[in-house]
Amino acid sequence: MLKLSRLTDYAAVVMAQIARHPQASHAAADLAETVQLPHPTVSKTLKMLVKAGLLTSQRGAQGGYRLARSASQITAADIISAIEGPVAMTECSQAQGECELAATCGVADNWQRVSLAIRTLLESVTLAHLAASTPIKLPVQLPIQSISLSAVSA
Amino acid sequence: MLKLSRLTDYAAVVMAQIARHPQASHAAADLAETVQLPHPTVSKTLKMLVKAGLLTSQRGAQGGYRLARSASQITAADIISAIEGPVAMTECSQAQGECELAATCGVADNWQRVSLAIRTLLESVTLAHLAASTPIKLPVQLPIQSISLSAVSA
DNA sequence: TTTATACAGGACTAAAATGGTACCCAATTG
DNA sequence: CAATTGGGTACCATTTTAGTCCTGTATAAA
Repeated sequence: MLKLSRLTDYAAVVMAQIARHPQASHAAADLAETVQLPHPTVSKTLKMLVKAGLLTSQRGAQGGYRLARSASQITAADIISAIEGPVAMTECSQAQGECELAATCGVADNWQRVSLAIRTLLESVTLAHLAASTPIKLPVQLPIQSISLSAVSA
Repeated sequence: MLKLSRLTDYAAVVMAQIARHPQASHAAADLAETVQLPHPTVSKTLKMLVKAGLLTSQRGAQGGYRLARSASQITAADIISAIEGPVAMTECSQAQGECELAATCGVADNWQRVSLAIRTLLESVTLAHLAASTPIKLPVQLPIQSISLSAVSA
């Protein structure tokens, strides 16, 4: 399926919710209530997002979470990385030289290019896009062009 | 990580190997030997690829596997779907109306667009590309354009 | 200063997906 | 018929994922 983990999905929903009310401080309990998900799980997700630097937290009464930067400066790739680690399709796309099958594999290079293309795409989608109810209009030439041969193998 | 499962990875490697010698019939044992992976696992993978219609098989002595169609007509998306099922980032990207959280979610539509963009990208990469040792040159305007608003929400 | 609020961190458990194996059957060739 | 090679199924071990809980700590307000 090549799908996101459920937690990542939650993270996106929660981030979008916060992004829609950027000036307020959002308590984990409130968010959990709003998005109809179990509180401890939402809480866990929020902590991961803080650790990744996408949210800031404030303890104590009237505390809660806020975006660390504007929604248009947070990308889908950021959110995914925060929960799942770096976006990469294969083991060897993240750290090269680790795969002892490289010799017989023969597809590693091209998978890496595909991986990069996907990453670029995900970096072009911002939280502002996701949170908006209007359809995304993705930038047209940029992402694909940047992954073609010249950019990668240079 | 948004990564492919290990079996999918194997599938790509094996498919590439077959694609490099399209006229020959490839026994599972030979392929396993060539790509240095356990025989039963490779065998399992091959069966899935047959079931998905990407390979044809011939039983008996001198039997083995061959591509069901030319390498340039088999896409990365085909291979991934064969092993992992349809390419979709979220639960609701594959079958709509299934998610009871849709009301509070608010990001479903846009995730689906992203999902579609990735699928389109993966469909533009063929087995011929993967098997070639030369870098892929992905088509430039096509995929991204096709996912922008008009194509999806129409 | 006390108290209630709310995040931080980590340990733990249950469930599911994944990967790998084994076994027996079916088809083909010679 | 015998040898080869794929087909199908069931099973097990491991890992990953998801979810829960508990204890600690910072902050704000009364």
